[in-house]
Amino acid sequence: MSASGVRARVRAEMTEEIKAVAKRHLVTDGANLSLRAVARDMGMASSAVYRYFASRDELLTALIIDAYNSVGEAAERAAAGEASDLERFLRTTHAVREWALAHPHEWALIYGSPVPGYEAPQDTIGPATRVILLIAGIVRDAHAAGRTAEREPISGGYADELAAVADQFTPGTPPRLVAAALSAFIHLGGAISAELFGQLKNSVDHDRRGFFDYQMRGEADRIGLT
Amino acid sequence: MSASGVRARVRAEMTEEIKAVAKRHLVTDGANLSLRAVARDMGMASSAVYRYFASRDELLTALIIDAYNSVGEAAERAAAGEASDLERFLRTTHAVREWALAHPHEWALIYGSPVPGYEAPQDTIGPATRVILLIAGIVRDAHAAGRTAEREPISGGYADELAAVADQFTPGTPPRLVAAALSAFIHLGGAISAELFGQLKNSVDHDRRGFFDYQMRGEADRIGLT
DNA sequence: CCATAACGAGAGCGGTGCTCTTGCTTTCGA
DNA sequence: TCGAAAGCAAGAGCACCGCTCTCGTTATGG
Repeated sequence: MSASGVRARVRAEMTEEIKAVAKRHLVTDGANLSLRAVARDMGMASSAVYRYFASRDELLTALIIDAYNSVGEAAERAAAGEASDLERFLRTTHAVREWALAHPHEWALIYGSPVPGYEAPQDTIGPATRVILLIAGIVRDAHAAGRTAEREPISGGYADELAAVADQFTPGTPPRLVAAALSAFIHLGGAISAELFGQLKNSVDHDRRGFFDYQMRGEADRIGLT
Repeated sequence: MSASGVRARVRAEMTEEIKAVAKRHLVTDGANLSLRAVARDMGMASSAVYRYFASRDELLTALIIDAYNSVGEAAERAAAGEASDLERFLRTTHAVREWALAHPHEWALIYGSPVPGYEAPQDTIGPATRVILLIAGIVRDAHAAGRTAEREPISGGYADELAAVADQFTPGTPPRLVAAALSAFIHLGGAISAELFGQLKNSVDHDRRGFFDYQMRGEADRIGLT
């Protein structure tokens, strides 16, 4: 048991080290990282890596899960502590942006174009929801405390669909607020991707933080946060 | 002259055919298209393709430029004709979305994560600005005709930067409106990418058009279009 | 103690981007 | 008009890739 524990521990360490080396390669090579190259960096044969990850896609999946958890954790850390609703929302979204600036290739991995043949397995959907659930939570709390401004409600098929989602994650929150929260999340991703993927070049080159802040304050205003 | 014109014409046709085959491969293989595969499809040696494109990246650049022009043209077609400002804005943005749904991999090519080693050459920036300039034009026209609602102006470094950009492309438009136009464009890209890249899975599965429409009407409202 | 399972290394398969050389054809200028 | 020059296609080849298979070795557990 303790002996087999050694085996298991070594294996876990090996797995972690492969992921660490792969992340380092991600910085320079982007999404098309080479399994052979990480094997070389670790001083082992490329075929040996397959003892730990069945395929390159599986290694990518592990990195994707780590990335989701990393950005989720950064956001949750920023959201903690006492602050107004607006302040918490801004802190959270800015934390996501700063994480993305610090880990651009990992951002691309989770929010950029999907790898062609790659299909995200079920394991990723949990970690993937951390940020949106955090934002939805801020909105839910503000609403529950009666601190969200009045806006005209929305209706239609989209609203019904949102109401169903709300029932599952943030019961009691009206569709219009869920829609605003999702809108903020979408805008958040769009703004960060635009900045990281070079869409802002030659238009917003100096005050990109101000650019982002403007977008997020607009979304906060739509939600009705103060 | 006319003889050499034959040469040039054949060369142009060959170039176009390579691009066409590459686009077909893009549909199935995504961004990692194989130059050898397109060469095989054309019944020629892979080395012969290098007579027309110096590298795979150069072929990708050609596809990127075509994609920018394609989506720009679709948007411009939708924006043409008589309609209210709001209607023109909605038609335009929906046209972009529909183009993206019809050409998901080309969308990923231009608005998704950039290819790691790839640096977009100067040739792409012109075509890349067609959509944002179109949206900015709608906003400018509405403002010039006095049809935009009053909103509080913005200031700060970001506003100054936007004013400089506005001077170049849409002179006379106040920073606050340029900011709103850019915000709409960013939100547009974020919403489409989220839909195409699978971010909406398990939350918005039925009325995705309604989802998009909601986002865009929100942006139109921020601009003040009616 | 020993069968079994995990492990690492190496060879190999088919694929990739890209280069270089070799012939052939078309173009163009003296 | 004719020969040099340029364009073109093909093939071989290089180094790399993901992945599989085999083969010794080592650790594990009944």
